[in-house]
Amino acid sequence: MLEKTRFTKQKQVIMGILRQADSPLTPSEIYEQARAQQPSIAKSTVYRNLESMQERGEVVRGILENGESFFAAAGEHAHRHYMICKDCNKMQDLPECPVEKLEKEIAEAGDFLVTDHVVQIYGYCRDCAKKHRPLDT
Amino acid sequence: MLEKTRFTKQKQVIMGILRQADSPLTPSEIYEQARAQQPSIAKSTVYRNLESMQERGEVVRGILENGESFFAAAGEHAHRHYMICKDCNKMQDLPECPVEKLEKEIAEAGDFLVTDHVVQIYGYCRDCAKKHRPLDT
DNA sequence: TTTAGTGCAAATGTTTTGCATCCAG
DNA sequence: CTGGATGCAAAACATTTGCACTAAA
Repeated sequence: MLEKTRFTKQKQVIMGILRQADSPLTPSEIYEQARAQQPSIAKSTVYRNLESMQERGEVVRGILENGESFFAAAGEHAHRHYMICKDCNKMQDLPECPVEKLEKEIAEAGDFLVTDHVVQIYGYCRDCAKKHRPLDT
Repeated sequence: MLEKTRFTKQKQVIMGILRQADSPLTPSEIYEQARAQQPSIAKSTVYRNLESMQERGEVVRGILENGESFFAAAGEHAHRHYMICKDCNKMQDLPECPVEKLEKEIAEAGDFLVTDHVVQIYGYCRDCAKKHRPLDT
C-alpha cells in the first residue's frame, strides 16, 4: 500500500530537473542542480526522493559501468536502452529495442521469468570521438 | 606498454577460481574463495589483480543493478549477455546476442563509435521463481 | 495538529590508495 | 639483487540510516 505523499518543494525541484534533462542524470548531478534552486537541500533527500519516485514508477533507474546509478523521468528516456559515451558519460536513447524477440523466446523456454532488461552500448559520441580517434578512419 | 607481470600465487588462485566458476563472480565472492586457498590474501590484491587482468583482456568485467561489479574469465562467460536472477543473483548466459545488427546500424549512422555493449535480462530463475510466484500461471 | 519529509551527521559497503615489506624473475 | 606485487590500514566514493526538527495537508 502506498502511503500518502506530500508535494514538498524538494520533490518538485527534483522532478523538474529530471523532466528538463535531455539525458539521464546521476544523483550527484541532480543534487548539484537542485542546490541551485534549493540551497539547503540534502543529498540524502535527493536519494530518498529518487528511491520513492522509482517505487512509484515516476522515474526509472539504471546503473553505469563505474557503479554510479542514474535516473530518468518516466516517459522521457525511461526505457533503459542507451548509447553511453565512455568519455563524457552522456547517454542517448537507442533507436529501437533489440531484445523483445529474445525475451519472448526465453519466456517460452520457461526456465526464466523475465521482468525487465537493460541494453547499453558503450563507445564515444561524435564530440568525444573527435578528441581521441576520428570517427572516420 | 604492458609492464612485465609476475606469476604470483595470488594471481594463479584468482584465475583458477574464475575459470572454474559456472557464473561470473563479484570481488567479494572471489576474495572469500581465494582465502580458502591463500588465507593471507588481501582484498586489495584481489581488486588489483582483477583490474590488471581486465586490462590485459584475461577477464571481463560487468556491473550488477546494486552497483557491485562482477568478473568472468575471458572465453568463459565473457560476452556480457546475461539473464540475472533478482533473487539469487546467479547469472546465465544469453543464448544469442541481439545487438549486433543494431550495433552495425549505429556504426553506419556515424554519430557514435561503438566499442562495446552489455545486455542484461532481469527476472527470476526457475528455482527462485518457485519460491515466489510460479513460472506457470 | 499530525506525521511524512527534511537536514545533518554518522554508518555502510565497495573500491582505491599509500607505504613498508616481500618475493618472482 | 630489483622492482613489481602483496598485506594492511587509511582514504575515497556512493549510498543508507538514525534522529531531532520542519512543514505540508
